[in-house]
Amino acid sequence: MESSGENPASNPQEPAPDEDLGTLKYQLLGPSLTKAGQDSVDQQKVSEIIYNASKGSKFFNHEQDRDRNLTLKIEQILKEKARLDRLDLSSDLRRADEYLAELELSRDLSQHVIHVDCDAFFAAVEELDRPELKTVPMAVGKGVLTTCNYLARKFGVRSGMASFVAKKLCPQLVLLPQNYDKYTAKAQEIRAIMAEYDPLFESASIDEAYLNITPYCDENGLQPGEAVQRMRAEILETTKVTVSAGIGANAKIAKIASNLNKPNGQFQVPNEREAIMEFMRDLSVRKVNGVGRVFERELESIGVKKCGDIFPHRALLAKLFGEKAFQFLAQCYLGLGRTKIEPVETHERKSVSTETTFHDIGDKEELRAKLWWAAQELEKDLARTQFKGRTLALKIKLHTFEVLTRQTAPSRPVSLAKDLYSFALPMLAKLEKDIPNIKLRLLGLRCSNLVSTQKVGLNFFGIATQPKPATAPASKPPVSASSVNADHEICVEEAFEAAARQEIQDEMNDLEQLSQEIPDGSIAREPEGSATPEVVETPPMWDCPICTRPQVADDRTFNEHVDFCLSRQTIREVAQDTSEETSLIPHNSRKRKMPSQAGIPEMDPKQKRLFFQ
DNA sequence: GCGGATCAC
DNA sequence: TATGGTGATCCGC
Repeated sequence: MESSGENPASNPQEPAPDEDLGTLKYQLLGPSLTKAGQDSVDQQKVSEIIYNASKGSKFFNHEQDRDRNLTLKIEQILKEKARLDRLDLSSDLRRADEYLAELELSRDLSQHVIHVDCDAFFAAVEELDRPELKTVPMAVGKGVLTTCNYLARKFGVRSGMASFVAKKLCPQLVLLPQNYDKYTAKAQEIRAIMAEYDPLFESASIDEAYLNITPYCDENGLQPGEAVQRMRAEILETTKVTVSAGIGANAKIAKIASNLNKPNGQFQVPNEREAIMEFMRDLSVRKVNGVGRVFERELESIGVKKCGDIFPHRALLAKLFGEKAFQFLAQCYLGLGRTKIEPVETHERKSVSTETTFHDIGDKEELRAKLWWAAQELEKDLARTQFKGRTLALKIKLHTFEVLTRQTAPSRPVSLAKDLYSFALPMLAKLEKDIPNIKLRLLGLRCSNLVSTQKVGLNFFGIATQPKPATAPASKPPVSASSVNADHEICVEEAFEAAARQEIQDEMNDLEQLSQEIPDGSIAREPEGSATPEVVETPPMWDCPICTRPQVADDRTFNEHVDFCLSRQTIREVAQDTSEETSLIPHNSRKRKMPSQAGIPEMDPKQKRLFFQ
């Protein structure tokens, strides 16, 4: 099927004849191509099936656009490289070498860091409940797969793949809905064991963790490899799930290594400079956490495929990709990474967000309902995490898959649905005005610039005071964890007073805010007699985003009313479109992840972030 | 500071 | 027929 009828001149959606389908098809293969379990798969055939399943869809066209843009960007990079190649780069070369030398001085080979990764975690947990699933290709997830077992991977099925595509690759694929609570419970069992090996271990996600096992090895007279063997055996014994592990001098090496003997295996890179350099030399840059498909292609275009290729290009990298990218790549070349492993609770959260995908919506009222829904979701999440946001962002995805964001700084930190809604609505209204015939497939809200609403942790003196989450059964308060700061008890009374003052101020701002926002609200409202100004009376009224009629501005009354309208609306929608049922009905009780997850990536997203302070 | 983009899971 | 949600960071303006 390679070329049969692929380029009929009449079809405007076909790429230009000279366009390279290779990069596009590679793009369509998805991000987890480098993951384990794909070795024996005929990628050629798989990408052909995916391509044909996707061809012509809006998603496909968007991917095609992105692919074209990347190709253009790479042309620019190459042009710039050609220009630089003609220049004298000796000073850049010197700077690069100085930086490498500086990094080399920071090399720390004294720690044994491991990265533990559960094998096909969600699928494995499901197989525990239903052993018969072990013998069939199976995946977890609805519209998009979150995990699949290794039998499914033999067909080219991967996480992140649309389930209808997966079904094309593997018609007998068994699809299970996600049961996050179950996975969370299992993850806790595993963490309990990991805590024996490093009480200060760091959860990187629900199924991954970093541990520093140096003290454990010292205390028990074990080599790192032996300790990890023991831990993996213990995990399998008591929880019945297999994990893979990587062992190295830092988090970056451990992370890479944990993928090398998957599933149910481990791999160690010795804590020796030469061994590390050799390990990195032949390692594809794509295997490094932070190098995705885009950066991989950019690097490849200038001849950097393996980490060893970084060195000969060191003089150019900063100019071509930026200083941060250069620093990141320098550390890849040297095999350097973070050795500090700490509980995820100590990390400071930067944002709280929610978003939902739905069938294409162009109707303004329906969009307001979605916005209201998002506002309510975000209010819940902000309450759970105990934050308010100084910045509020609206995110939309057009029916073409193009993503736009708009943000605003409310006059005071916001956390209530009504505030989130009323500050977000003008942004949505403006987008509707600017984009004729707008149709959305996703809408979301995000709060950043967070302010803690915790009574004790009012962030005096800029101290990040994240109290330990309720999850830690914490048999004992920080005994071994003596490093935890005990100095945030201070000024409790002042904190309360300040909070009280703030609350009064908030109330006043509220009223003021409301009087300003009502005119915007009237965008949502039908003309309704065109009498606008009278709404700003002492007992404030809010427009219901659904029925657009003003309601008494009491939280409970208002919410109940809107919920009622929403449920009526939901029923109408479901009647029209059953396929969207789950995303429209407010039953999202199992939506969230576990408290301690917080998703702190182990290292620089792409070329970013310094990890050596 | 804002908006777009990339990345991880 | 049809392609997710949450959080983070960096770049160019």
